[in-house]
Formats: sequence, C-alpha cells, structure tokens
Amino acid sequence: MVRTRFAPSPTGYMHIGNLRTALYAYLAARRNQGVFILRIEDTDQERNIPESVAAIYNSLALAGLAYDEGPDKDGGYGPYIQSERLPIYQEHAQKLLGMGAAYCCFCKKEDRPEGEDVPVRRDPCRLLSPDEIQKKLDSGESFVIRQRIPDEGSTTFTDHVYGEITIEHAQLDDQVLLKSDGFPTYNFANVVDDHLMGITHVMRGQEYLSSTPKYNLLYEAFGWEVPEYVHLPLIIKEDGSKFSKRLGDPSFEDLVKMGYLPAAIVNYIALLGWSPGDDREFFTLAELEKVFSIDRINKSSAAFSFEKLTWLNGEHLRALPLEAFHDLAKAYYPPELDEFDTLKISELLQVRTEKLNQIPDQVAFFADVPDYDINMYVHKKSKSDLETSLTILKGVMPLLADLKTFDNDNLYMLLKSYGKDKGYKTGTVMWPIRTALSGVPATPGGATALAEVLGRTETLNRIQAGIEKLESEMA
RNA sequence: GCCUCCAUCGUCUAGGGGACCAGGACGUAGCCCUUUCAAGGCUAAGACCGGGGUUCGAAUCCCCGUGGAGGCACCA
Repeated sequence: MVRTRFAPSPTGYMHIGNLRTALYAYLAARRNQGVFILRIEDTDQERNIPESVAAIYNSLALAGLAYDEGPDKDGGYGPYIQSERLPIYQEHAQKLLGMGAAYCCFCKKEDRPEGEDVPVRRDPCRLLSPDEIQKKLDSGESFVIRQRIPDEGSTTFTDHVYGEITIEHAQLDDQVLLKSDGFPTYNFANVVDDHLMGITHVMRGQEYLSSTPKYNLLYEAFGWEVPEYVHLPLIIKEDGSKFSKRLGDPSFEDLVKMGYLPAAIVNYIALLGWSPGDDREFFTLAELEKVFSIDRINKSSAAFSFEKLTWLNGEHLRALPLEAFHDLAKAYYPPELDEFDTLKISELLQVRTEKLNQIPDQVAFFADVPDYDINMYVHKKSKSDLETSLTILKGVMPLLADLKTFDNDNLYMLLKSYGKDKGYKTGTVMWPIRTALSGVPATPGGATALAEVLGRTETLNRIQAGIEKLESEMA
C-alpha cells in the first residue's frame, strides 16, 4: 500500500514548487490506489503564520488535490498537526538519548560560528561526562538534543529520481533534533511522523538530497524501515533565479487571481519535471492520475514559463463547455454589458481568450465606443479608406434598418451581396462597419457578429455616429 | 571552504549504443484560411557544454574539464 504525504509548513503562501510537490505526491498515491495525507509541519514557533494554514487548504482545494487523511480527516494516524504531537517527539528523543544515538547540548545559539562557509562541526558537548550533564540539567541550563553522527563511514541510499547517492558521515552535522523550546526540528519530526504515519514514499524537494543520510541514520537507530525517496528537481524562473515572494513572484493563488485556471496551472506544473513519454501535453487532473509515473520524473531543474502556461490556459479555456466558460467570464464583464446577450459575447470570446483577466479590455467597447482616430478606417489589406468607408456606411444604413432578421448569418449575407452589387470586396464593406461599431482595431468577432450582439438600434446609432465623425473630420 | 546533484533548440522536453543529417510543444518568422483579432492548417529558423576515452558505431557508457544548482541553522 502506497502512502504519500504533503507536509507543508505554514510559514507563507503556497508557492509553485510546493504545489508541484503536493501534486506529485497526490498523483503517486492515486496512480497506485494509495493514500494521500496532509500533515501540517508547524514546528517553528517564530515563523508560523496562522493565516497560511488557510492558504494551504484553499490551494489544495482549488487544485483539486483531495487528501484522504489530514487534520480535518482522521485516518487513525493523527494528530496531523505537529504542534499537537509534542509528547511523541519527546518520547522518541528520550529513546535516542538512552541508546546513545543522541546527546544533550548546552551550547548557546550565539556560540555557532558565523560566516558563509561554515565547516562541518562536531559539538563540544559530545564529550561531556554523565556527571557533568546531570549537573547542568539540575541547574536548569537550557539545552537541545543533538543527533550523534558517526565520525567514520558513509551512508548510501537510492533515490527514485537521482539514483544511488553516497555521503560521508564526516560531512554531516550533529543536527538538532529537539530545540530548547521543546519543539522538534523539521528533520526529527519528519522522520518520526513519516514512520508513525506509515509513509512509504517520501517526496520532497531536491534540497534535501544531501541531508537524507541523517534521516536514514535516525531510521536505523530506531530500527525502522527506511522509506522510498523521491527527490524532485527545482522549479526556477526563466532567468535562472528562484521564485521569491519578496520579489513579487506569484503564488498559486496569485496565478488564479491573474486569470489562470487552476486546472491549467496543475497541468502545466505537472509537466515541469515530468513528461508522459508521448507528445501529449493537455491533461486534466483525472487524466494525470492515470498516466503519472515516478520513473518519468526528470533530474534537472526546470524554468517556469509564463508564456507556455498562458498558451496551455487558452487550451483549457477552449476545452470548456460554453456554459462553463460563460460562468467564468461573467465575473469579468462590466455591469454595462447586462443589456446585451452576454452568453453570445462569451461565445465570441472563448476562442480568443488566453487569460480571464484580459476580458475587460476585450469587451470594453461593447459598453462604450472609445474616442478613436479617424485613420482607423484606413486598412490596406481590406482596401478600405476614408472615402469608401463613408460611402459604405451611408449605403448600408437603410439596408440594416430594413433587414428582417437581425442576426449574424443574415447580416453577413446582406452585406456580402451589397458588396458584390457595388463592386467591393467583402472586407472593404466589413471594415468600416466593424470600426464604427467598436472603435478598436481588434475585436472578438467580425462586424456582423458585433452587430448581432449590439442589436439593430445600437448598431444603427453607432454607424450614424461613425458617419458623422467621418464627415466632420474629413473636412 | 567542504560535500552532493545537474548539463539536448531561447524555454519545457523525447531520446536510455545503431531506427537521430536528433522528434514534439511554447515562443519567433512566413504562408494558407478569413469579416478585424484570434483559433485552425502548413512551412521555416533553432540544440546534443568542451576534451579525452570505450566501441565496428555514442546525444546515449566512462573519465577530466567547464558551467549551473543545492546543502553544510535551535528554517523547513
């Protein structure tokens, strides 16, 4: 039985790399009919940000990553919040102390050598005699519990992504297991909980690769089975730097606010570091659950491309049923659009929208024709100039007023044959009409589609306004 | 400083000794379609970091170099 977990610490927002770790852990579980667990790692009292727990739940829900066990979903392995498991860590730390695999350290935090190039350190407290330790304990001196790393030898493990890794013990610090405030460190809590919760596959960022032997030493000290490791490559920005909230890089929730569909984001990040092996790129979460496989995860870090995400978002938008797209688009329509058939507008928009938040700009002209330059009537490819525009707008007015059924098909037939009669190519007729109706160079849909949405009255008004503009400004 | 990892088009990637004068996608350019813009179709430019091996044969295996990244906290 495969059991995976997503174990975020509530210290900020859910960034892209976190979400992908969650996604892969989720997919690995689903793919193997396993169990996906959410565990909150709130062991850092200082960095905890209570609101970010809500962000975690929200992001997971948005992404559709449903967990089988978690703080609000007991599966018999709880509690699933580390701050509620303190006695468990205490007990296990004592066990380690008893075995000599750990020791008490009374050094102060400030004693640690400063600087960028900190050498591997063997703590002086290792050498304290039992008497000395007892004396310090009795005097109430604060202390931490450190792991006793063997001086000699090395540890080798096999990672599913990176293969066999060997680290010399001399490279490993005597890391702190239990802090002086009684809280465990990530390193310790993680090992204890992963074992107690029966995690079979530990999925986490590549940054843990070289400290993994410390974890294995702990597993071995307890006599526990070491889990399978799946270390994931980093996600970076296109300039090679890391994502950083400080520099304004968007979180998952930010991306959603920017008009990206959660489904598209999930699809995109699934592809950052993993590929299906064929040329397919469009996947729903349900489809990913069927094809995901750990052994197709890549080793090298991947750059996040907003351009490609935007394209994929467009693909997802277009794949939506019209009604679903409409429901999403509605939120971006200005209130003035209510007088029109917004479903029809959505239909025009769907194939031309890559990001939801571009919609307001795309539809602004429906509410109001902007003040545009008269030269917008000039378009070489359509063989449109000021004179033809004026002539055509005037010539077309009575025909539009008389048209029985004012819809796209009939408008198109009418205007096309008008052009044929007068010796204009269709584009020459359509250009000035579309311009008069919109006042913008690019519109979602052509002249007749816009006219249908605007309706006969508004269409005639706008064309009349166009005629007047041309007449006054051509003089 | 020490340790570990990584290295194919600008970007995401396929490739795991011969099927590769390296395939797909985004982006870019051009053409087609066309009622503007999109969408769609077609085409083009664009990469195996360098050097040594191993082999009949290397993008694929090994070594060295170079470049990049990560780790070395009472942070996770």
